[in-house]
Amino acid sequence: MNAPGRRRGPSKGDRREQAILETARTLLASKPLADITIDDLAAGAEISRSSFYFYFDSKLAVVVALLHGLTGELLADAGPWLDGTGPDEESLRTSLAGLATLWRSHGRLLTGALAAAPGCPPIAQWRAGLREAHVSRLAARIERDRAAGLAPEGPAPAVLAGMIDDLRLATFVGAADPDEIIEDLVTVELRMLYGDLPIRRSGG
Amino acid sequence: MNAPGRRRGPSKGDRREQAILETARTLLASKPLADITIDDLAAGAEISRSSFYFYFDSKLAVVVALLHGLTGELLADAGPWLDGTGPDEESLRTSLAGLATLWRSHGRLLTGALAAAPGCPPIAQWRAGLREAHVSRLAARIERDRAAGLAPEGPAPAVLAGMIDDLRLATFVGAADPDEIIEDLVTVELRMLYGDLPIRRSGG
DNA sequence: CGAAAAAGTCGACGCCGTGTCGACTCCGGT
DNA sequence: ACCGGAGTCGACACGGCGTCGACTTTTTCG
Repeated sequence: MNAPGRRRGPSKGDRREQAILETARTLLASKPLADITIDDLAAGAEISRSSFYFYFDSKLAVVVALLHGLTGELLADAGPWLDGTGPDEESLRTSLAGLATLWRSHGRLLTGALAAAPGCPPIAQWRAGLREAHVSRLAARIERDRAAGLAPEGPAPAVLAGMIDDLRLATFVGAADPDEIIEDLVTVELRMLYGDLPIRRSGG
Repeated sequence: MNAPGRRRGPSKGDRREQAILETARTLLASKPLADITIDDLAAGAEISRSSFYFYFDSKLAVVVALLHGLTGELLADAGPWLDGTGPDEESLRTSLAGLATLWRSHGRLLTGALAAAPGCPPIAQWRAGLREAHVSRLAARIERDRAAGLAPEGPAPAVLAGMIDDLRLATFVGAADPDEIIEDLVTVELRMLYGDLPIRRSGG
C-alpha cells in the first residue's frame, strides 16, 4: 500500500475525518447532541452534507467514535480501588476524582450519548459494555470482601455493583459541579457496600 | 396555555381526546415512545393526522397528559415511610412495593417519557416536580432522624435524598421484573440512610 | 510521463414526520 | 332557515435524513 521509508502523510481524508470528530467535540460543548445536525458537522469540517456520508454512516456513528476514544479513560483511575480490598476510602476517592475530571471535559458528550442510548443500539451496546466492565470487577471485589468477612451479606454482588454504577451515572449527569459530589459519593458507596445497620435485620 | 389542549368547549369530540389518550396508552405497551408517530395516534382515534392537532399540540403533549394522570399514584404508598422515623424496614418495603406495582403497568410510558425528558421541557419539568416532591419529604425525614440521633451524619439531606430518588429510577428502568428488586432496594436504601461503617471515618 | 484506479466531493432527489392553513361538513340553538 | 362554532380534512411548506450518479482530485504503477 504505502511506499516504504518516505511520505506517510495523513491523507486529506484522514484530516477531514478528524475535522468532523473535532467539530462534534466542539459543538457538543455548546449544545446538546439532539440539536446537532449532520449539516453542522459537515459545515464544521468544511465539506458538504453529502460528503459527510463518505466518512460516517450517521451522526450516531460520530458519537460512537468519540465514545470509543473515552472507553479507556473511564476506568483508568479505578484500578487501585477495584483491585483492592475492604473499605479503602482513599482509593475510592481517587477513582471518583478521576471520573469527575473526565466528566468535566466530556460531560456533555456523555450526557448526550446516554440520552440517545435507548433507540440507538450501538450506543446502548457501548454503555452496556462499559457497565459490564465496571460491574464485573466491582462484583468480584464484593465477593472477595464478603468471603473475607469484610463486608456484610446483602444483594447479589452483581446487583449491588450495578446499583452503584447506576448511581454514579445518575449523580454525575445531574451534577452541576462534578467535584462537589465526590465526597458524598464516597460516603454513600461505602455505606452501600459496608454499611451495617444499627438495628440488625432479621435473618441476617 | 392549557396543558392538554387549546380549544375549550362542552364535550362531544371529547371522546376523541380520550381515544387519543387511550391509543397512546395501548401503543406504548407495544413499542417505545420514539417509535410512535402522530399518524399512529390519529389512526388509533380514527381521525386524520391533521385533526389530531385540534386536540393536542404535539405528541409530547399527549405524553404529558398521560403523565399527569400518574402523578398522584407515584407517591401514593409512600406516606407511612416518608412521614415515619428511623429504619422502618416494613414501611419502606410497602412504599417500594407500591412503586413496583405502578411500574408494572406504566413502566413503558415512564421509561419512554423519561428518555424524552432531556429536550422536552414539559416532561423534564414534570419529572423535576416529582423528584422534588419525593426529595423534600425524604430530606425532611433524614433531618428528623439525624436530629434524633437515629441516623449518622453524612451528605446533605437533600443530596442524599436525591441520590436515593435517582437510584430508584435507574433501578426500575433497568429492571426486568420490578418485584425482584424490591428487597435489594430496601437493603441498599437503608444502608445509604443508616449504614454505619465498621471503620470510623476521619472527621465524621 | 500518462492512464487507470482509488479517494474524495457535490448537487439533486425521494423519503418521512412535523406543523399550519383554509375550506369544508356537521350539528345544535333560535 | 340559518348561523356559528366544533370538528374534519387535504394540501402545503419545512427541515432533516440518506442515496445516487456524475464529477474532480489524488495516488498508483507500467
